[in-house]
Amino acid sequence: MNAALERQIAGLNPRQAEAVGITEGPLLVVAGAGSGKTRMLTMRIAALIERHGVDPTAILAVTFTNKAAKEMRERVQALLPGRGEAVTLTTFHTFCSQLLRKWHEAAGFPEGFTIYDEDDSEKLMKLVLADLNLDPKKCTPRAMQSVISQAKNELQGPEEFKPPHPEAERIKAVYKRYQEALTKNQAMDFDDLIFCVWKLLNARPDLLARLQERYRYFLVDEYQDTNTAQYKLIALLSSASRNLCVVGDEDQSIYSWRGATIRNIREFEKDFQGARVVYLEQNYRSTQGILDAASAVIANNAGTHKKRLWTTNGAGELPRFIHAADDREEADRIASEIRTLERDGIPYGEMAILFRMNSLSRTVEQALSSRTIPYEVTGGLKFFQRREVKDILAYLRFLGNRNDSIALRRIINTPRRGIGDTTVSKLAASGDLWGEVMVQAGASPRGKIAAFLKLMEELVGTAEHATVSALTKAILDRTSYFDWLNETEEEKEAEDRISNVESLLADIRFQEEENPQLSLREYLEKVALHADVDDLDETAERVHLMTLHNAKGLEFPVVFLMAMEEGVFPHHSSKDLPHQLEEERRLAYVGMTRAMRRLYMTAARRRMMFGGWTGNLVSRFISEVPAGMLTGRPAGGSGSAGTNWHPTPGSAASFSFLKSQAPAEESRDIRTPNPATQAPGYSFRKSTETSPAAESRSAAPDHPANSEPGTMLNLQSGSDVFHQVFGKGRVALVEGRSLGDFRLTIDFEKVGRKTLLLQYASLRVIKKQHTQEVKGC
DNA sequence: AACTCTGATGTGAGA
DNA sequence: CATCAGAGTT
Repeated sequence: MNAALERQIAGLNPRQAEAVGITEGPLLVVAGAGSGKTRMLTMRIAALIERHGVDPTAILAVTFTNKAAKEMRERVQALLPGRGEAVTLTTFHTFCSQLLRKWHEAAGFPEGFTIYDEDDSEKLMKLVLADLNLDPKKCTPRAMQSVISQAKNELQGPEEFKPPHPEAERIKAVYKRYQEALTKNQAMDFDDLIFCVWKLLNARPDLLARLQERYRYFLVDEYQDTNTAQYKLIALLSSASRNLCVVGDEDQSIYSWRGATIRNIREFEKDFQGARVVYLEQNYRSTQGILDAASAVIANNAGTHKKRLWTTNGAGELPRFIHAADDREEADRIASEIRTLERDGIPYGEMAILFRMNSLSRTVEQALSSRTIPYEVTGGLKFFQRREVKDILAYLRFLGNRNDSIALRRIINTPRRGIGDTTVSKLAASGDLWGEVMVQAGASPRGKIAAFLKLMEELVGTAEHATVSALTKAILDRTSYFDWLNETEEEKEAEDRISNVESLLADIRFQEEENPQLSLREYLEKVALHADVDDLDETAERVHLMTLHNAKGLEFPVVFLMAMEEGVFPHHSSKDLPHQLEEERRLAYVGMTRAMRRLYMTAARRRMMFGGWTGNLVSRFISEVPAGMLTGRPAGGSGSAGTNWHPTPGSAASFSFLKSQAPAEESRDIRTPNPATQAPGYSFRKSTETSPAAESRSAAPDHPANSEPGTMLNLQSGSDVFHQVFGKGRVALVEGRSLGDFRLTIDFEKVGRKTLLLQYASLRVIKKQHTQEVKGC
């Protein structure tokens, strides 16, 4: 009997306790926004082990992002030190990828298969379409990808697939060729990961049986966002034990465009006979005013598992609407409001600006920058998508899989070595690009191709014994990649790119610090399955900017939902299709329910978009909030809320409420992850972000908001610092002369003494020696 | 044969 | 406003 656990379970509300108590058989937990489902899930796992004697290794819990998995793992470990680790807590894609590595032979793949991201698959698709002589105007690679992705999500191969399309035969042919091309490259796309596991387990009952013997208890988080393949897979795995618990909320289903089908949660009781259903309707996150407004919006959707969210957090303030004349003014209003709130004691890190699409962040970023308000963008142009990063990753990928012709095509003339498109096309004509490279190199041993081959052979040799970071360093050295950037790019651009590559190297070193055995394969898998939110740092004292999709599962005391305009949100391509409009509405619901204490919704009358002005009407989602549930909106509808708007008198005073009201325990759990175990590696974002390398390299005058001046330089022994992996520590020794080789010896509270390279260690200064300035407190 | 410039083009969310 | 393909230049 674990007293701490029992105490925590006793603190659950009756419905949560019920969900924790039903351990056998199929169970659907309808978990409204902010209803403490993560808490319930972790307790459930702990209770299975502690109360019911379930072997931790028999539990498989699946979430959608690595971040969510990691948070849950930490919580389970905290409840059951020493045993929680044995629970399999992962994402669908990681689980499948690892299974395929383990059983690659049975699956018909080499162990080092590559996972293609959408860019890679698109390149491959282009080659396939060109090969089939198809008019790229008629069937764009993107369209083809989307159709094929749908097929895979429905577990249909090229043979079974019946595209609802006049050109069905042609599409099937493309699908077939695309699949052959993937196989030839020993590569899989995201959808294949799930599909291949499904095929493997159906073809090999013995392997399925092994999994079913091992795993007896299944949990799926965010069930409303599973696609058919994921649903069938989990149903198959759990069919022996029938202990399947899924948690979700159909009102928060926002990934249908990725193949997710709301049907899975709606039909759970039909799919799994005898299923029990528990509703979690008590909300621990928001005030009633926010919940009422959000509920009013979502009430316009049809739905099956209807909920009524309630809270004991009190009525709180009404959500506010701000109608600005244009996007600049909207951004200025948001920024100045943020500044006011901060002066009133709300830390920047407790505020978030959410938007429908990434391109909307620009004006807000400018407004924040001009007021030197620190912010952080999650998502957008992704780090691993940047050209220079992809270049280096392509080298690594090719070294890990010599059949990856997409990677080879990328590096064969990068940096420029005189092997252009024409040559590559000739070489590729045989269907074996790399093989032909070797043939041609033999034919003219003094030629450019031979030189390339020699380089690659050298690197292959290095790859055999070197660590991933050493290999990467070798790639950079042997190709003179930085020199090439300096020669061919503008100075500023080259600097940016170099610092991004350095950040990549820093990331690799981080991973190696965590796992000294890190293999190239593992690293590439991590990169491929990495999500933007995985590296969101909630503890950072910066305003968070992200899309609504990225905000799912998060919460912030203050939320700004911007660009609430017809055509933007709901997005113009969704307006006319009822089911798509419903998804947009769910997205609005997700956004509104992220707010704990204060919610702003903003719109602009005109907005600069795609290089031109558009005049937009206020979003219907604003109109769907009844009068009296929203302030700042003119009663008549077309009034001038914009020009008449002033901060509500007394708004400052109302913040004592924000500050004094202790957050519910649930909320605090979510929002205060243990810093020592916070996201280690992927600490990069857009170039506006500061990586240690970028920070020391350029003064970043354009982005005063993001620079933390002097934090990295002038470090002295005695300073208190914070490391993303090792937590808090004190600098014991500083060595080195130039930026490149500063070494810090740091005594960490948790893990003891470590020596780190300043250039690569993402450190934050908490307290400098000889100053009283305190950061981050 | 590779590099460079220009004009046309297409713009949603993301593991 | 980016990127990209294709024409024109080295």
